[in-house]
Amino acid sequence: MQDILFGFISKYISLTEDEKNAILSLDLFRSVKKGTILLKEGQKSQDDYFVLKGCIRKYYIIKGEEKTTAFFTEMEGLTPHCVKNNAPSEYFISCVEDTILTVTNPDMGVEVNTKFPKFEIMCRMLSEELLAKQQINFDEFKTSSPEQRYLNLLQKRPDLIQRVPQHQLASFLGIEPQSLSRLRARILEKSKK
Amino acid sequence: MQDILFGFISKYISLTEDEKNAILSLDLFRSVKKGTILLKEGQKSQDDYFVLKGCIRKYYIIKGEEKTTAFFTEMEGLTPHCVKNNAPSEYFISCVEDTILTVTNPDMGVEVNTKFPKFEIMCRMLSEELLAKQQINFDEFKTSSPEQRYLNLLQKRPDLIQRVPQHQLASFLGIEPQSLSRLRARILEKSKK
DNA sequence: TTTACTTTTTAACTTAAGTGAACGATTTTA
DNA sequence: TAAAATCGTTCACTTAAGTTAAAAAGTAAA
Repeated sequence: MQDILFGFISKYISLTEDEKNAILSLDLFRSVKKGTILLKEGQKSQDDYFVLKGCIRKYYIIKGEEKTTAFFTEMEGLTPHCVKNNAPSEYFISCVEDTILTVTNPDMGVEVNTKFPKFEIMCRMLSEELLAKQQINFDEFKTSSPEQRYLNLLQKRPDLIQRVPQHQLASFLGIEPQSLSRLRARILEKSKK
Repeated sequence: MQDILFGFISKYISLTEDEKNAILSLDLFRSVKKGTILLKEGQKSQDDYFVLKGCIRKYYIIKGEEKTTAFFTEMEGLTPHCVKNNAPSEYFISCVEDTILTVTNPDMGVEVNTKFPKFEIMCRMLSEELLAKQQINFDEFKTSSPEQRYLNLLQKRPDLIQRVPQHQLASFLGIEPQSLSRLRARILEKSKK
């Protein structure tokens, strides 16, 4: 499981054995059951999550309805916004599947960053990379219809469609569950002809 | 004009006179006429833009139609994705108004960063902050209707609605220009009653 | 000032998404 | 295992957005 983490890190910086051990000594790994809520609305948290295996989702509750806006699967990380400004969270984070993840907080960060400045560099690379990806995603979302967005997801993250309940996928695509169901039927109908 | 830049930077790090002079010596400032295209689709560029005064927009041309996905006004910066991977740009960047901006590229960056490592820190703070904002924006976009998105924009960036042509705003809101016009009429009608 | 061009609005029509309700099917849990 | 809750689909209906076209308003250029 550690290999997954180090494999990921090695895409950005190279680590010595000492550095690897320093990371392991922080005891970051957590195993979490499906359905567990990691963060609740209104809660203040300093924790960052990085998924090694499984899937977590971010959702809001708006007028009593769950609105899922993001999923994080293997090798994806999530920095809740509340970490930055210490404000109460506006959303929930829960596990879609049994999940293994790392949990880090800024205190650990300071410790590691002063020992190993490379981490600072990796963090910058990571957030720049994520920002760029996020922007492209947003642009694609804005410039396409719900049906196109679904077909696009089918191309880019076919696994998500398998492992995530459809009503959660719906709000991720910006529509209601009934519309997703109808839209899927429509696509199936087209492909028959 | 320099004051705007230094005022912005001072929110993240503090600069000595020497450091300020080093920045000024790089000759970053550009004055650009309305309508000027800074970046074209297919073009490879290493330049980052930071708007000091005015407004620039990012747009795609999809099936012959302009699709505007972002605006950048005072104190906002844009790192074209193509900078990161040196791939040709998928989109255009042009000036909505006469604009004063700084243009930087990684070569300059290296020079400044080695002299003043603080910059590295500021860049990280910036991209983390932007990433967080971007995520909230995206979440709001997904969880609201075109009409709500317009009303939301009216609250958060009323200036944009004044200074930007409506047909550009429309795709920014993820809809067609006719729909925006109709939607505005609908809102006006409601407010009368 | 007339002309050409662009932008916004309006209209009629089509298509798709939102809404509320009902139906099995499945899963959860008591 | 029975009852309750959840989930996906379907239907009928409403509302809004896409599309195509044209008119009106505004802007810039000759």
